[in-house]
Amino acid sequence: MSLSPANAPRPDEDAVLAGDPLDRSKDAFIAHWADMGSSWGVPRSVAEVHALLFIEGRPLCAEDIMERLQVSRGSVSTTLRTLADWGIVTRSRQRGERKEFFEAEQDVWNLLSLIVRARKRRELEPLLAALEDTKAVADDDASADPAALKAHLARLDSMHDALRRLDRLSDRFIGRGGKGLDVAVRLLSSLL
Amino acid sequence: MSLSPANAPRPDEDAVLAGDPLDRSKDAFIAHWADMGSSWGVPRSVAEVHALLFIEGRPLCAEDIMERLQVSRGSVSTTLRTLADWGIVTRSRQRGERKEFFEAEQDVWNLLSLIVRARKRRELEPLLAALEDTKAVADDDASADPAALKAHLARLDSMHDALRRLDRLSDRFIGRGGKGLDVAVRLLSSLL
DNA sequence: ACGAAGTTTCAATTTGTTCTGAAATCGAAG
DNA sequence: CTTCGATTTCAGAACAAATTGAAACTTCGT
Repeated sequence: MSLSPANAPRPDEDAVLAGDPLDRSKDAFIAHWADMGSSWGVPRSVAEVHALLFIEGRPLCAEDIMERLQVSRGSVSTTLRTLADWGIVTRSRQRGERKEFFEAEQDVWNLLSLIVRARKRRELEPLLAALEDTKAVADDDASADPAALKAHLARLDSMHDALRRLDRLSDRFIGRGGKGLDVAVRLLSSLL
Repeated sequence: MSLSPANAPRPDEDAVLAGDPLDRSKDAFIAHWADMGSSWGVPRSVAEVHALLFIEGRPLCAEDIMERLQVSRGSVSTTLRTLADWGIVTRSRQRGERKEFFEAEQDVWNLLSLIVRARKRRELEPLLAALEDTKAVADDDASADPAALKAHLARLDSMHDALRRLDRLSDRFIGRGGKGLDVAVRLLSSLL
């Protein structure tokens, strides 16, 4: 869906040669990473651009990405902004070039930490705030059956407590220059 | 989703349930849980049904759900099957009733474990298998520049290793009757 | 200050997903 | 084995999300 299988090979050195096994392996990686992304609510094209930058391991400009993934200028621009907001892709100006270049975080644990951080901010924190409001609404209810009210609040609390604990935990992960997740996983692997 | 034309968000909700503060609190919970679900790739109505069953804390039948959430029979059926597949909702027959009833897992840590288990199976494992294939494709490449090939394989490996470690870790979490996640979080909280 | 190169924005469109509703199927009770 | 209530299926309708493309904007060099 993303790449044409067997185009006329272009002699241009930046062109994609579908026949090159190394590029085919890169394409496969991009496709799988995009599949994963899309089942986790990350727009496919965002995941594709990230995968490309990660697997290339070198700065690319907007045009490189457009050609390689066959997507529009607008899409690339939007997508790169998203990735930059999440902190997993960084902009860099190249000396003597007017274009901007983009590069993906190469350390996988750091990458995962940045993803956790972004999602925590965007989703977990608002949910925690909303749950507090929800508890307040029920708390103000004088009219309900006391037993039902108590049970309801207990359910809200158990959910709220668990999520808050995950939230605090993720603060620690992401507080150690990206190495927290790595440390935590190693620790648990030996302890559990 | 809604039967009404185009404007106010979920007007039927208010019409049917406006009076009771406890129900309003439940509705708020359902809405927030659904928001979270939809940003994690869970269909909104699946998250809504789950939230309803969780927050009610008692078995409901298909018709109860249809009326409460104002969705169709077909949607409820599909949704309940999905939730049952993930293991976070269980079917139960009620004595003297021909209908099936459905009940949500009430222990939050167990719930989270079940979710992790389902997503691991559905997404992480296939990705790991795909990454192995991807490495094999590149490995077979005799024609490429050896340095580029080596760098490429190193990137694939770092990703593969990290994800495999997360995979193995999640095996431990979910192996302890749902308490593994709880234990792990408590452990890390004290150690980190 | 101007023009060229590069980037962003956004309305329209395309693409993909979810929901509905009625028909087919299932299965327990008589 | 027939009936009747409950459940599942599925084609099409309704909806939501992502992408495009072109205009507007920004930035740099001269």
